[in-house]
Amino acid sequence: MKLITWNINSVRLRLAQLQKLIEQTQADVICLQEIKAENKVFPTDELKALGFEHQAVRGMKAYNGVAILSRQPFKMIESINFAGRDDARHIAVELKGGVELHNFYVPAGGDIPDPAVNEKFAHKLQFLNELTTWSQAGKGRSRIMVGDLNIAPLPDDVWSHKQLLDVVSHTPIETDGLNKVLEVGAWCDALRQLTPAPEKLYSWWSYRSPDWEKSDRGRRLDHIWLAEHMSRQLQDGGVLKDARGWQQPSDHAPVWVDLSL
DNA sequence: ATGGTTGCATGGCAA
Repeated sequence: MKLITWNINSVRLRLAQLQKLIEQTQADVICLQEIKAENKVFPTDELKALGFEHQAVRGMKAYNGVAILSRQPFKMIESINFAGRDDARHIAVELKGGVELHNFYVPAGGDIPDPAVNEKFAHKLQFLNELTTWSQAGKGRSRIMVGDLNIAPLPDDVWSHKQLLDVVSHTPIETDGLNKVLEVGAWCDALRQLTPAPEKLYSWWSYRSPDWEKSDRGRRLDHIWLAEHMSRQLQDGGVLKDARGWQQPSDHAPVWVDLSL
């Protein structure tokens, strides 16, 4: 099974790029974040025509929003509200064989890494705390966790560890917090299993760079984690960096794995 | 130190 996670940054604006991704990868399951669309305007029929008959969508107007597309049927699992908000940041399904697939869009957290003065950073930290509890509670289950976690946990997940230590997405409180989520839930970081540090690995490059590829100031914000006991089912994977260079790209590149499920 | 770009929705916020 080829599984992809992608922060698409508007599913309606980037439907053509999603089609290109499908045609190039022949993915079986696609998890999207930041669809920025209510369910009623989600391109359900277009995606069915592309082979994704089965869709789980949790959208909202203008912001956030997550979806899971699949060629094969799945069962819905209850989606969770974190940090007391119904803001479309989690959706989950059960795939064949009873494997749970959880798709997350963790809050970005604003610009100032101080919860006392930045409510958005406080929200991110609360989300992370509740994610830790959730992660621990489900330890041992057959589950996959993907999404835009908006944290680059390792020094080699950013272009400059030193220069980003006080930049939201790579501050110690965030990286320690995400590493704790990984640890207490007994997860395997699939992309780092395949491409161990210290090799640099990024999935996001800012729109604000005049030449994203040349400056290559990336961060690894998008992740695929497998329950540790499933790690031997990991066959292959990587970051589809090419997609960042497509016409009218998302600022995130898709991340993929091949699993023997 | 600052500003740089994009999407939604059509002003300004979020990223």
